[in-house]
Amino acid sequence: MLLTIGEVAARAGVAPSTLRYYEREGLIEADRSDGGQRRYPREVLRRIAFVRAAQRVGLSLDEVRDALDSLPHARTPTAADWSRLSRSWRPRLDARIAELQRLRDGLDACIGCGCLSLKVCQLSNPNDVAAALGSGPRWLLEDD
Amino acid sequence: MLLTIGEVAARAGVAPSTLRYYEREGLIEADRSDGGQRRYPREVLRRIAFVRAAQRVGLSLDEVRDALDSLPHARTPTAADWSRLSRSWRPRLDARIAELQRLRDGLDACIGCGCLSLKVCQLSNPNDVAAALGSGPRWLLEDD
DNA sequence: CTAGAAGTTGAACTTAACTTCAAGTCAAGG
DNA sequence: CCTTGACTTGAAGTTAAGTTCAACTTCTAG
Repeated sequence: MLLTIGEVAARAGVAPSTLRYYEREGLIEADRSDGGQRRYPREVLRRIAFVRAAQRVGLSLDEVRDALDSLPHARTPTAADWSRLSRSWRPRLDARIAELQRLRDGLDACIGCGCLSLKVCQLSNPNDVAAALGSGPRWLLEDD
Repeated sequence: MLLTIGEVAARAGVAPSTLRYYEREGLIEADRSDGGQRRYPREVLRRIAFVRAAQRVGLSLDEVRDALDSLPHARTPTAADWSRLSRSWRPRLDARIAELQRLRDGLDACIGCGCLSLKVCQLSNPNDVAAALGSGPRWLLEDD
């Protein structure tokens, strides 16, 4: 019925020390056995899955804690609850993907023309600042 | 002709302390004035741009140093040199973009059906392990 | 020539996300 | 009952990528 820390660790693919750390950080909770050892309900696996997924999206554990805190405290979270949380990742995910794609496209252009302009190249221009500059395809070299 | 640390910092968009740190780490070098202050040739700007771009791709400074060490020591690096280095990022960039897209797609599916399966959902399945399992569209809930 | 801004150094501090350690306790199979 | 593997705690250590500090020096505009 309840899982030991080792079982949860194995199933979730994290180290036991990580689970203790997550507990200290308020991300998960655990019941205790008579002898004082942690005993986890299965639900904790979903919580941990959420944490790891959120990390891959780029959230810090602080942000994850805030998100988890917004789950209903009284009842077991429903599908809709989890869905609401992960929906909020969407913009970040989109933004991050777009940034990397810009970087990749700039990289393609740079490889094509052999330049690396500090002003124009996507490689040195995170935020499209160069878009306004009427970039020619002279990208990887010649700054100034 | 040569730039002070403050000028380089302003142009490159990093703190002076960062430039000193990069120097300690062997990423950049500086000449010195008669009084011992750092004086940078313009080329350092491209090097720094490369470092920042590489970081956005996800490389550690250790990896960046290795890459920079592979530049010709004797002559000023050419466009082709820089192009070669940044070309090597391409696979990582592709992989990272693909991962985030998988995550986003899984997220869409999860939002659609309201599930979060540990076995099937992209959110908890970084590496497509679930692909073999004939995933129905029941993703965000019900593990086991 | 001089004031004040900018630069120098080494050492220590910071943050996130964990891991490791030591010394001791619990749980379960034989 | 006993052994052995798993678990407990608090404290300290780790890594990356910087930042901050104090005490001091150099540069430059007037």
